[in-house]
Amino acid sequence: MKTQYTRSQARIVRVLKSLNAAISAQDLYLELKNREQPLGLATVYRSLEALKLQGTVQARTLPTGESLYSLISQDQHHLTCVNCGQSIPIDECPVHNLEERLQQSHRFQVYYHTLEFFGRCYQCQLIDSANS
Amino acid sequence: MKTQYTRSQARIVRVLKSLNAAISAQDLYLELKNREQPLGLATVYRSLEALKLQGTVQARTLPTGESLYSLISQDQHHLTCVNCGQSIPIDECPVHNLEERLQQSHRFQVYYHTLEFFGRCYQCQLIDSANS
DNA sequence: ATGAATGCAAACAATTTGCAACGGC
DNA sequence: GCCGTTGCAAATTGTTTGCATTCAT
Repeated sequence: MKTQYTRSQARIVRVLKSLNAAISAQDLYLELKNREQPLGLATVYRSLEALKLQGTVQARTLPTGESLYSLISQDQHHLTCVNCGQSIPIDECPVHNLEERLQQSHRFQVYYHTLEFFGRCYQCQLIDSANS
Repeated sequence: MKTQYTRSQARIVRVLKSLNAAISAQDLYLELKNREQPLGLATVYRSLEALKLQGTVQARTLPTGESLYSLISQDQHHLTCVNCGQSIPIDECPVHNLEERLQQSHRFQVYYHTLEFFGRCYQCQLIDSANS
């Protein structure tokens, strides 16, 4: 875990810290434009990529193909509806023991994990049954 | 869980069944071209989308932005290296209890879940330390 | 002064959409 | 004959890359 960031990387980390939530690269680009000085979109992507390799930032890719970035440890898991796309955060997480074991059995240095449930939310179930 | 498929959907399900592994839409398109008659790429996407809504197929989106599709229940979880992209399948999965509970507490009809660990594989760790 | 970091615009790749043709009921 | 399904090509979107410029040391 490196702690030597470029100027851009440092700014991005600062923004992510203050947001305390996952954000897309595009929105991060806009956020930076609002805050202080703009940062080129390409630089945003390059910085996020670097931060990811350093184990500072994690990405979760949405079904739409766009990725949401956040500081590792700020992430939550989600319950996502395949129909309307609504995403409900959940708190529990039963995988930490497994993570420990994997680190050892595969000599893999785990930075973070993602856990996501997909299905139909209550509203969409109601709509479905109404339509049939 | 509908069981009435269009011709294309049925063919796709058949191929996924025989593959018994996750595959990208593009590769599925090629696979169909080889097997019997080709199927338009757009149709492949449209069918996969429909199958996803029906709860027959699940998708896991790679960090590269492309999605891998598989029949629900055929999926495995993975340990993925953020550096080289190598993906190691793992067998254990400690989330089924949680899944049960979520179904009830959120009235959410869960079709499937994804669980993925990200970090550095052993080889990449070695290369890193060699270069420093 | 030199190599890394940045911005801009062009390039890419996966996916989606519009629309005309087709096929089953 | 009608409506949903399909194929093709064009459009869209998120992301990446090439290259000339700027910055930090």
